[in-house]
Amino acid sequence: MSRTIDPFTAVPKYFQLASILRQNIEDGEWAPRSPIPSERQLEVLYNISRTTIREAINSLVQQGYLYREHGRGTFVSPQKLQKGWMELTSFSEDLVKRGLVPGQIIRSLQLMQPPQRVLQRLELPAGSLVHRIERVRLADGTPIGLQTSYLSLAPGQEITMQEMEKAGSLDRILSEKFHIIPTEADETLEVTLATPEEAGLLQVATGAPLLLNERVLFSQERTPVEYVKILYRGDRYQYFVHLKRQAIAENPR
Amino acid sequence: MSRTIDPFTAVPKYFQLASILRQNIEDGEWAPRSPIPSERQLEVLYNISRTTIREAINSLVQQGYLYREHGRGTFVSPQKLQKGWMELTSFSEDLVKRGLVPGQIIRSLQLMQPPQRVLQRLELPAGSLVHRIERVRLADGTPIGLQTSYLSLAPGQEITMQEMEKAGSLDRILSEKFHIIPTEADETLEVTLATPEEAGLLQVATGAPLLLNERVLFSQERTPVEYVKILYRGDRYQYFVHLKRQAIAENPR
DNA sequence: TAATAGTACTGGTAGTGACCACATTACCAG
DNA sequence: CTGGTAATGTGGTCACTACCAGTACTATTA
Repeated sequence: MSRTIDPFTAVPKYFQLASILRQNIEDGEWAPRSPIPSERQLEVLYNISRTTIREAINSLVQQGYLYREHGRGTFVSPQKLQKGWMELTSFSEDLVKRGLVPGQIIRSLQLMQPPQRVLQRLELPAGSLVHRIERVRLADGTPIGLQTSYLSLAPGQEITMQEMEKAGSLDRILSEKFHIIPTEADETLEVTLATPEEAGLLQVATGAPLLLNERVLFSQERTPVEYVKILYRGDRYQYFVHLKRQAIAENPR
Repeated sequence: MSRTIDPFTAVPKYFQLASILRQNIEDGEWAPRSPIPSERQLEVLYNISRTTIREAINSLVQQGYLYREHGRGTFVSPQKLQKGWMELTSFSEDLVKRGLVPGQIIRSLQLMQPPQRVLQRLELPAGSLVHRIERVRLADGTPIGLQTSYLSLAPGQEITMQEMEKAGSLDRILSEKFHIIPTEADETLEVTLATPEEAGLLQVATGAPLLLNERVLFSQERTPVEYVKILYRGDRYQYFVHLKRQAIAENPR
Protein backbone atom coordinates (compact mmCIF):
# COMPACT_ATOMS: atom_id res chain seq x y z
CA MET A 1 0.00 0.00 0.00
CA SER A 2 1.24 3.42 -0.85
CA ARG A 3 2.48 5.33 2.16
CA THR A 4 3.37 8.43 0.25
CA ILE A 5 1.65 10.68 -2.24
CA ASP A 6 2.48 10.23 -5.89
CA PRO A 7 2.05 13.62 -7.56
CA PHE A 8 2.26 12.17 -11.06
CA THR A 9 -0.59 9.68 -11.01
CA ALA A 10 -4.03 10.68 -12.18
CA VAL A 11 -5.45 9.76 -8.79
CA PRO A 12 -6.19 13.00 -6.93
CA LYS A 13 -3.92 13.78 -4.02
CA TYR A 14 -6.76 14.19 -1.56
CA PHE A 15 -7.91 10.71 -2.47
CA GLN A 16 -4.45 9.24 -2.03
CA LEU A 17 -4.12 10.93 1.34
CA ALA A 18 -7.55 9.73 2.43
CA SER A 19 -6.53 6.18 1.51
CA ILE A 20 -3.36 6.43 3.57
CA LEU A 21 -5.21 7.80 6.57
CA ARG A 22 -7.91 5.16 6.26
CA GLN A 23 -5.25 2.48 6.16
CA ASN A 24 -3.72 3.77 9.37
CA ILE A 25 -7.09 3.61 11.03
CA GLU A 26 -8.09 0.20 9.75
CA ASP A 27 -4.71 -1.28 10.54
CA GLY A 28 -5.14 -0.06 14.08
CA GLU A 29 -2.00 2.03 13.96
CA TRP A 30 -4.04 4.91 15.27
CA ALA A 31 -6.05 3.95 18.31
CA PRO A 32 -9.69 4.96 18.60
CA ARG A 33 -10.17 8.40 20.13
CA SER A 34 -6.50 9.25 19.61
CA PRO A 35 -5.69 12.37 17.59
CA ILE A 36 -4.28 12.17 14.10
CA PRO A 37 -1.57 14.65 13.12
CA SER A 38 -2.86 18.21 12.89
CA GLU A 39 -3.64 19.68 9.51
CA ARG A 40 -0.53 21.84 9.64
CA GLN A 41 1.59 18.81 10.46
CA LEU A 42 0.14 16.80 7.60
CA GLU A 43 0.87 19.75 5.35
CA VAL A 44 4.57 19.29 6.08
CA LEU A 45 4.54 15.52 6.34
CA TYR A 46 3.13 14.96 2.88
CA ASN A 47 4.05 18.25 1.23
CA ILE A 48 0.43 18.97 0.38
CA SER A 49 -1.59 22.12 0.81
CA ARG A 50 -4.06 22.41 3.64
CA THR A 51 -6.91 22.71 1.16
CA THR A 52 -6.18 19.23 -0.03
CA ILE A 53 -5.60 17.89 3.46
CA ARG A 54 -8.98 19.17 4.58
CA GLU A 55 -10.68 17.64 1.57
CA ALA A 56 -9.22 14.26 2.45
CA ILE A 57 -10.16 14.57 6.11
CA ASN A 58 -13.64 15.79 5.23
CA SER A 59 -14.35 12.68 3.23
CA LEU A 60 -13.20 10.48 6.09
CA VAL A 61 -15.26 12.43 8.59
CA GLN A 62 -18.20 12.07 6.28
CA GLN A 63 -17.63 8.34 6.12
CA GLY A 64 -17.40 8.10 9.87
CA TYR A 65 -13.73 7.25 10.21
CA LEU A 66 -12.78 10.50 11.93
CA TYR A 67 -14.39 13.25 13.93
CA ARG A 68 -13.25 16.79 14.50
CA GLU A 69 -13.18 18.88 17.65
CA HIS A 70 -12.70 22.55 17.13
CA GLY A 71 -9.61 23.80 18.94
CA ARG A 72 -8.54 20.30 19.98
CA GLY A 73 -7.85 18.22 16.93
CA THR A 74 -9.15 15.46 14.69
CA PHE A 75 -9.69 12.04 16.22
CA VAL A 76 -10.21 8.45 15.18
CA SER A 77 -13.78 7.23 15.54
CA PRO A 78 -14.20 4.28 17.92
CA GLN A 79 -16.37 2.53 15.42
CA LYS A 80 -16.79 -1.02 14.45
CA LEU A 81 -16.22 -0.92 10.73
CA GLN A 82 -19.52 -0.06 9.17
CA LYS A 83 -19.96 -1.40 5.71
CA GLY A 84 -22.06 0.52 3.27
CA TRP A 85 -25.78 -0.05 3.67
CA MET A 86 -25.87 -2.12 0.56
CA GLU A 87 -23.92 -4.84 2.28
CA LEU A 88 -26.01 -4.57 5.38
CA THR A 89 -29.31 -4.77 3.62
CA SER A 90 -27.97 -7.27 1.14
CA PHE A 91 -29.44 -10.59 1.93
CA SER A 92 -26.40 -12.81 1.61
CA GLU A 93 -23.96 -10.65 3.55
CA ASP A 94 -26.53 -10.26 6.20
CA LEU A 95 -26.86 -13.97 6.81
CA VAL A 96 -23.15 -14.67 6.61
CA LYS A 97 -22.67 -12.18 9.43
CA ARG A 98 -24.91 -14.30 11.59
CA GLY A 99 -23.07 -17.46 10.71
CA LEU A 100 -25.75 -18.84 8.44
CA VAL A 101 -25.35 -20.19 4.92
CA PRO A 102 -27.38 -18.16 2.44
CA GLY A 103 -29.13 -19.70 -0.52
CA GLN A 104 -31.87 -18.95 -2.99
CA ILE A 105 -34.36 -20.55 -5.31
CA ILE A 106 -35.32 -18.54 -8.35
CA ARG A 107 -38.98 -19.24 -8.85
CA SER A 108 -39.56 -17.10 -11.92
CA LEU A 109 -38.09 -14.43 -14.14
CA GLN A 110 -40.30 -12.66 -16.63
CA LEU A 111 -40.99 -9.47 -18.50
CA MET A 112 -44.45 -8.29 -17.55
CA GLN A 113 -46.84 -5.44 -16.82
CA PRO A 114 -46.62 -4.87 -13.10
CA PRO A 115 -49.51 -4.04 -10.78
CA GLN A 116 -50.58 -0.44 -10.37
CA ARG A 117 -48.84 -0.05 -7.03
CA VAL A 118 -45.48 -1.00 -8.51
CA LEU A 119 -45.91 1.36 -11.46
CA GLN A 120 -46.47 4.17 -9.02
CA ARG A 121 -43.43 3.33 -6.94
CA LEU A 122 -41.25 3.13 -10.04
CA GLU A 123 -42.83 6.28 -11.45
CA LEU A 124 -43.62 4.56 -14.73
CA PRO A 125 -46.49 5.25 -17.16
CA ALA A 126 -49.28 2.72 -17.43
CA GLY A 127 -48.50 -0.13 -19.77
CA SER A 128 -44.76 -0.15 -19.06
CA LEU A 129 -42.93 -3.44 -19.00
CA VAL A 130 -40.62 -4.44 -16.16
CA HIS A 131 -38.63 -7.48 -15.18
CA ARG A 132 -40.13 -9.43 -12.35
CA ILE A 133 -37.98 -11.83 -10.38
CA GLU A 134 -39.39 -14.05 -7.70
CA ARG A 135 -37.07 -15.81 -5.30
CA VAL A 136 -37.21 -17.83 -2.13
CA ARG A 137 -34.36 -16.95 0.18
CA LEU A 138 -32.80 -19.64 2.29
CA ALA A 139 -30.79 -19.70 5.48
CA ASP A 140 -29.02 -22.97 6.18
CA GLY A 141 -31.30 -24.57 3.64
CA THR A 142 -34.63 -23.57 5.13
CA PRO A 143 -36.80 -20.79 3.71
CA ILE A 144 -36.56 -17.50 5.50
CA GLY A 145 -37.87 -14.97 3.01
CA LEU A 146 -39.97 -14.56 -0.10
CA GLN A 147 -38.63 -11.89 -2.40
CA THR A 148 -40.24 -10.26 -5.42
CA SER A 149 -38.21 -7.71 -7.39
CA TYR A 150 -39.49 -5.44 -10.13
CA LEU A 151 -36.75 -3.94 -12.29
CA SER A 152 -37.17 -0.86 -14.42
CA LEU A 153 -34.69 -1.25 -17.25
CA ALA A 154 -34.17 0.69 -20.47
CA PRO A 155 -35.76 -0.94 -23.54
CA GLY A 156 -33.48 -3.62 -24.90
CA GLN A 157 -31.77 -4.26 -21.59
CA GLU A 158 -32.47 -7.84 -20.66
CA ILE A 159 -31.66 -10.25 -17.90
CA THR A 160 -31.65 -13.99 -18.49
CA MET A 161 -32.12 -16.84 -16.11
CA GLN A 162 -28.56 -17.96 -16.81
CA GLU A 163 -27.11 -14.61 -15.80
CA MET A 164 -29.21 -14.55 -12.70
CA GLU A 165 -28.06 -17.96 -11.59
CA LYS A 166 -24.46 -17.27 -12.47
CA ALA A 167 -24.14 -13.88 -10.79
CA GLY A 168 -26.21 -14.90 -7.80
CA SER A 169 -26.80 -11.29 -6.85
CA LEU A 170 -29.11 -8.91 -8.64
CA ASP A 171 -27.07 -5.96 -7.46
CA ARG A 172 -24.06 -7.43 -9.18
CA ILE A 173 -25.87 -7.70 -12.48
CA LEU A 174 -27.14 -4.17 -12.15
CA SER A 175 -23.72 -2.72 -11.53
CA GLU A 176 -21.65 -4.91 -13.82
CA LYS A 177 -23.94 -5.24 -16.80
CA PHE A 178 -25.94 -2.03 -16.70
CA HIS A 179 -23.63 0.21 -14.68
CA ILE A 180 -26.49 1.07 -12.38
CA ILE A 181 -25.36 1.77 -8.86
CA PRO A 182 -28.23 2.49 -6.51
CA THR A 183 -27.32 5.26 -4.10
CA GLU A 184 -30.52 5.76 -2.19
CA ALA A 185 -33.49 3.75 -1.09
CA ASP A 186 -36.81 4.14 0.66
CA GLU A 187 -37.83 1.26 2.86
CA THR A 188 -40.90 0.44 4.84
CA LEU A 189 -41.39 -2.39 7.28
CA GLU A 190 -44.58 -3.73 8.75
CA VAL A 191 -46.16 -6.84 10.11
CA THR A 192 -48.49 -9.04 8.09
CA LEU A 193 -49.94 -12.49 8.41
CA ALA A 194 -49.06 -15.31 6.06
CA THR A 195 -51.54 -16.21 3.33
CA PRO A 196 -51.88 -19.93 2.60
CA GLU A 197 -49.59 -19.67 -0.42
CA GLU A 198 -46.93 -17.68 1.42
CA ALA A 199 -47.18 -20.03 4.35
CA GLY A 200 -46.52 -22.96 2.08
CA LEU A 201 -43.43 -21.44 0.52
CA LEU A 202 -42.02 -20.29 3.84
CA GLN A 203 -42.99 -23.48 5.62
CA VAL A 204 -44.95 -21.80 8.37
CA ALA A 205 -48.56 -21.99 9.41
CA THR A 206 -51.16 -19.92 7.62
CA GLY A 207 -51.65 -16.74 9.59
CA ALA A 208 -48.16 -16.79 11.06
CA PRO A 209 -46.71 -13.27 11.55
CA LEU A 210 -44.35 -12.11 8.81
CA LEU A 211 -42.13 -9.08 8.43
CA LEU A 212 -43.03 -7.25 5.23
CA ASN A 213 -40.24 -5.19 3.76
CA GLU A 214 -40.82 -2.93 0.76
CA ARG A 215 -37.94 -1.10 -0.83
CA VAL A 216 -37.55 1.31 -3.72
CA LEU A 217 -34.01 1.78 -4.97
CA PHE A 218 -32.92 4.96 -6.71
CA SER A 219 -30.04 5.44 -9.12
CA GLN A 220 -27.45 8.18 -8.91
CA GLU A 221 -29.78 10.45 -10.87
CA ARG A 222 -32.63 9.81 -8.42
CA THR A 223 -34.56 7.67 -10.82
CA PRO A 224 -36.42 4.71 -9.33
CA VAL A 225 -34.70 1.57 -10.52
CA GLU A 226 -36.05 -1.33 -8.55
CA TYR A 227 -39.01 -2.12 -6.36
CA VAL A 228 -38.53 -5.00 -3.97
CA LYS A 229 -41.02 -6.69 -1.72
CA ILE A 230 -39.73 -9.20 0.78
CA LEU A 231 -41.73 -11.30 3.20
CA TYR A 232 -39.61 -12.59 6.05
CA ARG A 233 -40.48 -15.29 8.50
CA GLY A 234 -41.18 -13.40 11.69
CA ASP A 235 -39.62 -16.04 13.86
CA ARG A 236 -36.30 -16.20 12.07
CA TYR A 237 -35.46 -12.79 10.79
CA GLN A 238 -34.25 -9.55 12.26
CA TYR A 239 -33.85 -6.39 10.22
CA PHE A 240 -30.90 -4.13 10.85
CA VAL A 241 -30.10 -0.54 9.85
CA HIS A 242 -27.39 1.87 10.72
CA LEU A 243 -28.64 5.43 10.59
CA LYS A 244 -26.51 8.51 10.28
CA ARG A 245 -27.79 12.00 10.64
CA GLN A 246 -26.95 14.29 7.80
CA ALA A 247 -24.68 16.94 9.20
CA ILE A 248 -27.53 19.32 9.81
CA ALA A 249 -25.03 22.12 10.20
CA GLU A 250 -27.28 23.96 12.55
CA ASN A 251 -27.05 27.68 12.36
CA PRO A 252 -23.64 28.48 13.87
CA ARG A 253 -23.51 31.46 16.13
CA MET B 1 -35.87 35.12 4.20
CA SER B 2 -32.50 36.51 3.32
CA ARG B 3 -31.91 36.58 -0.40
CA THR B 4 -28.47 38.09 -0.15
CA ILE B 5 -25.32 37.38 1.79
CA ASP B 6 -24.63 39.47 4.87
CA PRO B 7 -20.85 39.64 5.30
CA PHE B 8 -21.09 41.09 8.80
CA THR B 9 -23.08 38.44 10.59
CA ALA B 10 -21.34 35.62 12.41
CA VAL B 11 -23.15 33.11 10.22
CA PRO B 12 -20.65 31.72 7.71
CA LYS B 13 -21.15 32.80 4.14
CA TYR B 14 -21.21 29.26 2.82
CA PHE B 15 -24.03 28.53 5.22
CA GLN B 16 -25.98 31.59 4.17
CA LEU B 17 -25.56 30.70 0.53
CA ALA B 18 -26.61 27.12 1.16
CA SER B 19 -29.76 28.40 2.87
CA ILE B 20 -30.60 30.62 -0.07
CA LEU B 21 -30.07 27.82 -2.56
CA ARG B 22 -32.11 25.41 -0.45
CA GLN B 23 -34.91 27.94 -0.30
CA ASN B 24 -34.96 28.21 -4.06
CA ILE B 25 -35.23 24.47 -4.31
CA GLU B 26 -37.87 24.00 -1.64
CA ASP B 27 -39.94 26.87 -2.96
CA GLY B 28 -39.91 25.19 -6.32
CA GLU B 29 -38.33 28.19 -8.01
CA TRP B 30 -35.83 25.82 -9.51
CA ALA B 31 -37.47 22.85 -11.16
CA PRO B 32 -36.15 19.33 -10.52
CA ARG B 33 -33.38 18.34 -12.91
CA SER B 34 -32.88 21.94 -14.00
CA PRO B 35 -29.40 23.41 -13.64
CA ILE B 36 -28.61 25.98 -10.99
CA PRO B 37 -26.31 28.88 -11.93
CA SER B 38 -22.74 27.76 -12.55
CA GLU B 39 -20.14 28.25 -9.86
CA ARG B 40 -18.57 31.11 -11.79
CA GLN B 41 -21.94 32.79 -12.15
CA LEU B 42 -22.70 32.47 -8.46
CA GLU B 43 -19.29 33.95 -7.77
CA VAL B 44 -20.42 37.15 -9.49
CA LEU B 45 -24.04 37.01 -8.36
CA TYR B 46 -23.22 36.94 -4.66
CA ASN B 47 -19.72 38.38 -4.71
CA ILE B 48 -18.32 35.32 -2.99
CA SER B 49 -15.25 33.27 -3.81
CA ARG B 50 -15.60 29.96 -5.58
CA THR B 51 -14.11 28.20 -2.56
CA THR B 52 -17.09 29.30 -0.51
CA ILE B 53 -19.56 28.57 -3.27
CA ARG B 54 -18.30 25.02 -3.59
CA GLU B 55 -18.52 24.49 0.14
CA ALA B 56 -22.15 25.56 0.09
CA ILE B 57 -22.96 23.37 -2.90
CA ASN B 58 -21.08 20.43 -1.42
CA SER B 59 -23.23 20.48 1.67
CA LEU B 60 -26.40 20.54 -0.41
CA VAL B 61 -25.14 17.73 -2.60
CA GLN B 62 -24.32 15.81 0.53
CA GLN B 63 -27.83 16.40 1.82
CA GLY B 64 -29.34 15.28 -1.45
CA TYR B 65 -30.71 18.59 -2.67
CA LEU B 66 -28.37 18.84 -5.64
CA TYR B 67 -26.26 16.61 -7.81
CA ARG B 68 -23.30 17.47 -9.97
CA GLU B 69 -22.38 16.38 -13.48
CA HIS B 70 -18.83 16.99 -14.50
CA GLY B 71 -18.63 19.25 -17.52
CA ARG B 72 -22.38 19.87 -17.56
CA GLY B 73 -23.42 21.62 -14.41
CA THR B 74 -25.09 21.23 -11.03
CA PHE B 75 -28.73 20.18 -10.97
CA VAL B 76 -31.69 20.08 -8.62
CA SER B 77 -32.50 16.62 -7.30
CA PRO B 78 -36.01 15.43 -8.21
CA GLN B 79 -36.61 14.37 -4.66
CA LYS B 80 -39.53 14.61 -2.36
CA LEU B 81 -38.27 16.55 0.61
CA GLN B 82 -36.37 14.19 2.81
CA LYS B 83 -36.13 15.30 6.36
CA GLY B 84 -33.28 14.13 8.50
CA TRP B 85 -33.79 10.71 9.95
CA MET B 86 -34.41 12.14 13.35
CA GLU B 87 -37.67 13.60 12.18
CA LEU B 88 -38.55 10.44 10.36
CA THR B 89 -37.85 8.17 13.25
CA SER B 90 -39.22 10.67 15.71
CA PHE B 91 -42.53 9.44 16.82
CA SER B 92 -44.55 12.62 16.72
CA GLU B 93 -43.40 13.88 13.33
CA ASP B 94 -43.99 10.48 11.97
CA LEU B 95 -47.63 10.42 12.93
CA VAL B 96 -48.32 13.98 11.92
CA LYS B 97 -47.13 13.07 8.43
CA ARG B 98 -49.86 10.48 8.26
CA GLY B 99 -52.47 12.87 9.46
CA LEU B 100 -52.75 11.43 12.94
CA VAL B 101 -52.62 13.26 16.25
CA PRO B 102 -49.71 12.06 18.37
CA GLY B 103 -49.90 11.73 22.12
CA GLN B 104 -48.16 10.03 24.99
CA ILE B 105 -48.65 8.78 28.49
CA ILE B 106 -45.57 8.77 30.66
CA ARG B 107 -45.91 5.67 32.78
CA SER B 108 -42.70 6.02 34.80
CA LEU B 109 -39.43 7.86 35.08
CA GLN B 110 -36.77 6.52 37.38
CA LEU B 111 -33.07 6.19 38.04
CA MET B 112 -32.21 2.49 38.14
CA GLN B 113 -29.80 -0.30 37.38
CA PRO B 114 -30.73 -1.54 33.93
CA PRO B 115 -30.76 -5.15 32.80
CA GLN B 116 -27.57 -6.72 31.52
CA ARG B 117 -28.58 -6.39 27.90
CA VAL B 118 -29.00 -2.64 28.20
CA LEU B 119 -25.66 -2.24 29.96
CA GLN B 120 -24.00 -4.00 27.07
CA ARG B 121 -25.70 -1.87 24.47
CA LEU B 122 -24.76 1.32 26.30
CA GLU B 123 -21.24 0.02 26.92
CA LEU B 124 -21.53 0.71 30.63
CA PRO B 125 -19.85 -1.11 33.52
CA ALA B 126 -21.97 -3.29 35.78
CA GLY B 127 -23.73 -1.36 38.51
CA SER B 128 -24.15 1.82 36.48
CA LEU B 129 -27.27 3.87 36.95
CA VAL B 130 -29.38 5.05 34.04
CA HIS B 131 -32.64 6.89 33.57
CA ARG B 132 -35.49 4.70 32.50
CA ILE B 133 -38.53 6.25 30.91
CA GLU B 134 -41.58 4.23 30.03
CA ARG B 135 -44.21 5.70 27.77
CA VAL B 136 -47.30 4.64 25.91
CA ARG B 137 -47.49 6.31 22.53
CA LEU B 138 -50.83 7.32 21.16
CA ALA B 139 -52.20 8.01 17.71
CA ASP B 140 -55.53 9.78 17.65
CA GLY B 141 -55.91 8.83 21.27
CA THR B 142 -55.50 5.08 20.94
CA PRO B 143 -52.32 3.25 21.94
CA ILE B 144 -49.99 2.42 19.11
CA GLY B 145 -46.63 1.81 20.75
CA LEU B 146 -44.99 0.97 24.03
CA GLN B 147 -41.68 2.72 24.46
CA THR B 148 -38.94 2.16 27.03
CA SER B 149 -35.89 4.43 26.94
CA TYR B 150 -32.68 4.00 28.90
CA LEU B 151 -30.57 7.12 29.09
CA SER B 152 -26.89 7.16 29.90
CA LEU B 153 -26.24 10.55 31.47
CA ALA B 154 -23.21 11.98 33.23
CA PRO B 155 -23.44 11.85 37.04
CA GLY B 156 -25.49 14.74 38.30
CA GLN B 157 -27.43 15.20 35.09
CA GLU B 158 -31.05 14.63 35.91
CA ILE B 159 -34.39 14.65 34.19
CA THR B 160 -37.57 15.33 36.08
CA MET B 161 -41.12 14.35 35.33
CA GLN B 162 -42.01 18.01 34.94
CA GLU B 163 -39.37 18.58 32.28
CA MET B 164 -40.45 15.50 30.49
CA GLU B 165 -44.07 16.55 30.36
CA LYS B 166 -43.22 20.10 29.45
CA ALA B 167 -40.77 19.38 26.64
CA GLY B 168 -42.80 16.49 25.32
CA SER B 169 -39.85 15.15 23.41
CA LEU B 170 -36.86 13.40 24.92
CA ASP B 171 -34.69 14.48 22.03
CA ARG B 172 -35.47 18.08 22.86
CA ILE B 173 -34.37 17.67 26.45
CA LEU B 174 -31.21 15.95 25.32
CA SER B 175 -30.25 18.71 22.94
CA GLU B 176 -31.45 21.73 24.89
CA LYS B 177 -30.51 20.75 28.42
CA PHE B 178 -27.53 18.49 27.90
CA HIS B 179 -26.36 19.59 24.46
CA ILE B 180 -26.34 16.01 23.31
CA ILE B 181 -27.15 15.65 19.64
CA PRO B 182 -27.28 12.03 18.51
CA THR B 183 -25.74 11.67 15.09
CA GLU B 184 -25.84 7.94 14.53
CA ALA B 185 -28.01 5.03 15.51
CA ASP B 186 -28.19 1.28 15.17
CA GLU B 187 -31.67 -0.13 14.80
CA THR B 188 -33.09 -3.59 14.62
CA LEU B 189 -36.63 -4.60 13.83
CA GLU B 190 -38.33 -7.91 14.34
CA VAL B 191 -41.67 -9.47 14.97
CA THR B 192 -42.84 -10.60 18.40
CA LEU B 193 -46.10 -11.61 19.97
CA ALA B 194 -47.80 -9.59 22.66
CA THR B 195 -47.49 -10.73 26.28
CA PRO B 196 -50.61 -10.31 28.40
CA GLU B 197 -49.26 -7.12 29.98
CA GLU B 198 -48.23 -5.61 26.65
CA ALA B 199 -51.53 -6.62 25.14
CA GLY B 200 -53.34 -4.81 27.89
CA LEU B 201 -51.45 -1.58 27.44
CA LEU B 202 -51.73 -1.64 23.66
CA GLN B 203 -55.34 -2.82 23.73
CA VAL B 204 -54.81 -5.83 21.54
CA ALA B 205 -55.29 -9.53 22.12
CA THR B 206 -52.59 -11.51 23.87
CA GLY B 207 -50.40 -13.09 21.21
CA ALA B 208 -51.14 -10.39 18.64
CA PRO B 209 -48.15 -9.69 16.37
CA LEU B 210 -46.08 -6.66 17.32
CA LEU B 211 -43.20 -4.87 15.64
CA LEU B 212 -40.25 -4.74 18.01
CA ASN B 213 -37.85 -1.88 17.39
CA GLU B 214 -34.59 -1.58 19.29
CA ARG B 215 -32.38 1.42 18.83
CA VAL B 216 -29.05 2.58 20.20
CA LEU B 217 -28.28 6.25 19.71
CA PHE B 218 -24.72 7.52 19.58
CA SER B 219 -23.47 11.02 20.30
CA GLN B 220 -21.17 13.04 18.09
CA GLU B 221 -18.22 11.38 19.80
CA ARG B 222 -19.62 7.92 19.08
CA THR B 223 -20.57 7.26 22.66
CA PRO B 224 -23.78 5.32 23.25
CA VAL B 225 -26.28 7.71 24.74
CA GLU B 226 -29.66 6.07 24.70
CA TYR B 227 -31.13 2.64 24.30
CA VAL B 228 -34.73 2.53 23.17
CA LYS B 229 -37.08 -0.38 22.87
CA ILE B 230 -40.42 0.19 21.21
CA LEU B 231 -43.23 -2.27 20.72
CA TYR B 232 -45.60 -1.23 17.98
CA ARG B 233 -49.01 -2.59 17.27
CA GLY B 234 -48.49 -4.63 14.15
CA ASP B 235 -51.83 -3.68 12.70
CA ARG B 236 -51.40 0.05 12.99
CA TYR B 237 -47.79 0.87 12.44
CA GLN B 238 -45.43 1.02 9.53
CA TYR B 239 -41.75 1.74 9.90
CA PHE B 240 -40.01 3.94 7.37
CA VAL B 241 -36.35 4.60 6.57
CA HIS B 242 -34.57 6.48 3.87
CA LEU B 243 -31.18 4.98 3.15
CA LYS B 244 -28.34 6.74 1.44
CA ARG B 245 -25.16 5.12 0.32
CA GLN B 246 -22.03 6.81 1.54
CA ALA B 247 -20.32 8.35 -1.44
CA ILE B 248 -17.99 5.44 -1.95
CA ALA B 249 -15.67 7.70 -3.94
CA GLU B 250 -14.49 4.88 -6.09
CA ASN B 251 -10.94 5.23 -7.27
CA PRO B 252 -11.02 7.92 -9.97
CA ARG B 253 -8.93 7.21 -13.03
C1' DT C 1 -4.28 30.37 46.64
C1' DA C 2 -7.44 31.44 43.10
C1' DA C 3 -8.68 34.11 39.39
C1' DT C 4 -6.89 36.28 35.13
C1' DA C 5 -4.43 37.24 30.99
C1' DG C 6 -1.45 35.64 27.68
C1' DT C 7 0.02 32.43 24.19
C1' DA C 8 0.52 28.79 21.27
C1' DC C 9 -1.65 25.29 19.54
C1' DT C 10 -6.08 23.24 17.15
C1' DG C 11 -9.76 23.33 13.41
C1' DG C 12 -13.10 26.84 10.69
C1' DT C 13 -13.92 30.26 7.14
C1' DA C 14 -12.63 32.82 3.14
C1' DG C 15 -10.20 34.84 -0.97
C1' DT C 16 -7.26 34.41 -5.22
C1' DG C 17 -5.36 32.27 -8.85
C1' DA C 18 -4.19 28.45 -11.76
C1' DC C 19 -4.73 24.42 -14.38
C1' DC C 20 -7.14 19.90 -15.53
C1' DA C 21 -11.03 16.88 -17.26
C1' DC C 22 -15.30 16.49 -19.38
C1' DA C 23 -19.50 17.99 -22.33
C1' DT C 24 -21.44 20.64 -25.90
C1' DT C 25 -21.54 23.22 -29.86
C1' DA C 26 -20.08 25.23 -34.09
C1' DC C 27 -17.29 24.88 -37.74
C1' DC C 28 -14.52 22.93 -41.24
C1' DA C 29 -12.38 19.44 -44.26
C1' DG C 30 -13.07 15.31 -46.40
C1' DC D 1 -23.35 13.90 -45.07
C1' DT D 2 -19.55 12.46 -41.97
C1' DG D 3 -15.82 12.77 -38.92
C1' DG D 4 -12.41 15.58 -36.86
C1' DT D 5 -11.28 19.81 -34.32
C1' DA D 6 -11.25 23.92 -31.85
C1' DA D 7 -13.66 27.01 -28.70
C1' DT D 8 -16.06 27.61 -24.68
C1' DG D 9 -18.43 26.59 -20.62
C1' DT D 10 -18.90 23.35 -16.77
C1' DG D 11 -17.25 21.07 -12.51
C1' DG D 12 -12.62 18.96 -10.26
C1' DT D 13 -8.20 19.56 -8.14
C1' DC D 14 -4.60 22.14 -5.85
C1' DA D 15 -1.54 25.75 -3.83
C1' DC D 16 -0.81 29.70 -1.11
C1' DT D 17 -2.40 33.09 2.10
C1' DA D 18 -4.91 35.27 5.80
C1' DC D 19 -7.56 35.65 9.61
C1' DC D 20 -11.26 33.89 13.02
C1' DA D 21 -12.62 30.86 16.90
C1' DG D 22 -12.18 27.46 20.21
C1' DT D 23 -8.94 24.80 23.67
C1' DA D 24 -5.31 23.98 26.90
C1' DC D 25 -1.65 25.36 29.26
C1' DT D 26 1.40 28.81 31.49
C1' DA D 27 2.69 32.82 33.71
C1' DT D 28 1.03 36.60 35.93
C1' DT D 29 -1.75 39.07 39.03
C1' DA D 30 -4.94 40.14 42.85
